Parts: sequence; C-alpha cells; structure tokens
Amino acid sequence: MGRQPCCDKLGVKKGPWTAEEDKKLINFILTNGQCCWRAVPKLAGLRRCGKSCRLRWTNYLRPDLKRGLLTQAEEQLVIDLHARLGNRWSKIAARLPGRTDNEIKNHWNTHIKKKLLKMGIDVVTHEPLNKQATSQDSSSSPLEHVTQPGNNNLDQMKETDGILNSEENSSSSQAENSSGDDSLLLDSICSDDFLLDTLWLDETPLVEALWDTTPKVENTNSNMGLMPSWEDDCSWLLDCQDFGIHDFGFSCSNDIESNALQTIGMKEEGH
DNA sequence: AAAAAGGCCAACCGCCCAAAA
DNA sequence: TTTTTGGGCGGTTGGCCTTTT
Repeated sequence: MGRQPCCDKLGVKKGPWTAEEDKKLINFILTNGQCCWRAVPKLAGLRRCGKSCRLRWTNYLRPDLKRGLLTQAEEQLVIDLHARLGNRWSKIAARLPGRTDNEIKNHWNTHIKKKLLKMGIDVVTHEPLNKQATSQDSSSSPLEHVTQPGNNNLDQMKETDGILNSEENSSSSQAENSSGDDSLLLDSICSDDFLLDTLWLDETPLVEALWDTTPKVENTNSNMGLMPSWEDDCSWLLDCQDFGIHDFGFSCSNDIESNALQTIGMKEEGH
C-alpha cells in the first residue's frame, strides 16, 4: 500500500527535456507563477509529470541560477557546510546563491569527494583518515577552522533555528553582490565564528528574495520594470538554451542580450 | 582510428513530512 | 484524530562525453 503515484504514468514523457518543453514551462510559470505542480503539466500543455516539471524548473530553468563549475570559495563553503550538515544538500544549497542541491550533490560526488580522499580526509566525518584509527584528538583537523567533527551541533542548531534571519539576510546579499569575489565572502564568513556557528540555523530562502514567482501576469510581458532582476538574469536563457528571449515575446534587446548572443557565438566557435 | 573505460550530470525514483480535508 | 495530498529531499541511474589504451 504505497501512496498513489504523483501523476498518471501512462502517456507521461520521460528523459531529457526539449527546448520546446522548456519554453512551455517557462512561459507558464512566468505567466502564472509557481503553483500546484501537479496541475502544471496539464495547464502548460506538457506531457510530463508535475514533479518532473518542478525539478526541471528548480534545477535548470530558474532565472537566478548560476551556471558553470563551483568556484574554489564555493567549494570550500560546501565542504565546511557538509562537515556540519552532512548530506543535507538542500540546506547547503540554500547557502550558495544560484546553486541547486542537485548541482552541489553532483559536484560533491564527482569532485570534492575525490579531492578530500586524496588529501586523506574522510568524506563523512571530515577527519584525517589515518588519525581516525589512532586518536580521538580532533585539534589538528585540516578543516578544523570551520568544522565540528561528528555534526554534534545539529541538535543545538535545531534548538536555535531561525533566530538570526537578519544576519543571514545581510550575509546572503553580500554573497549575491560579491560578483566574483567569493573568497572575500568566504573569508568574512569563516573569520566570524559566531556568524559561522549560526549562519545555517535559519531557513531563510535566498532564492525567493531574488526571484519572486508569485503570479505577475501584468509584469511578464509589458511591465518588466517591476521585475528588476529579470533583465539581469535573462542571459541564462541564451546562455544555455537552444532558443532565445525573443521566443518568449520579450524585448530584452539590450547589452545583456547582445552579450549572451556573443557568448553563444563564442561557444559555437569553440566547438 | 576504433574500442573500452571512466567521468560527469540531468533526470528519475521512492520516501518523508507538513498541511489540508 | 486520522487520512489524503502535494511538495521537497536525498539516493541512484542512464546516457552522453572525454580520455585512455
């Protein structure tokens, strides 16, 4: 007696999304906002599971996503957060603006794990592998400056959950605005033990602050000024899709678009 | 140049939890 | 209070791409 499947499996398409499907999903969400994912496929004219639509949106189509490899600073932050949070990828992702849990999870499994093992660090406990066998002393951990081995803070974290929203918000916006100087961000975070200890306690969503997807029908096509982040973010569409902004009926004929088109041109030249 | 092996990542699956009925 | 439902999460898989032999 499991629960019912989230959607009718019959006639539901699986596998890679096409540009056409992406377009439909984006158009729908831009017009209607994020609501009832179960209904999205039907309303958007997609033969997909609602869950699949949500995943596609959150992991790939969201305008605020960063693309490309994690920077060194981001990677270090992931390691530090993982030391405390374990495989709670969504919590970790919430601390890295523009990154998804899936992306971080993949990066961890394919890159960071190997790096840590190479360095002789246990990927679960973040303790040196040789030291684990011989000693309980944790004072010389390579990650000690930010790591509390054994995740003992988790209970405490739960108790104090949600007490530092204002600090989190300020640090988040710092992260968002740093535009490339991630190492400064990390330094500032890591040098403040108190902030570090409490940084991940709350659940303040970073994404919503950047990209409010509540219905904005009047905004989507005619009044882009009410969505200040959109133009800044629309380059992602051109950057990683086979279609352009014009396909959505937008008129983003500005520097961003031309930059994005240049990017595409560069990519094509490179191939 | 071709085949095999390994790496990477988008997407799926199934479980869990909170909210609604 | 119990059941149902939808959203979210973490683990896993499949297929494409790159590197090695």
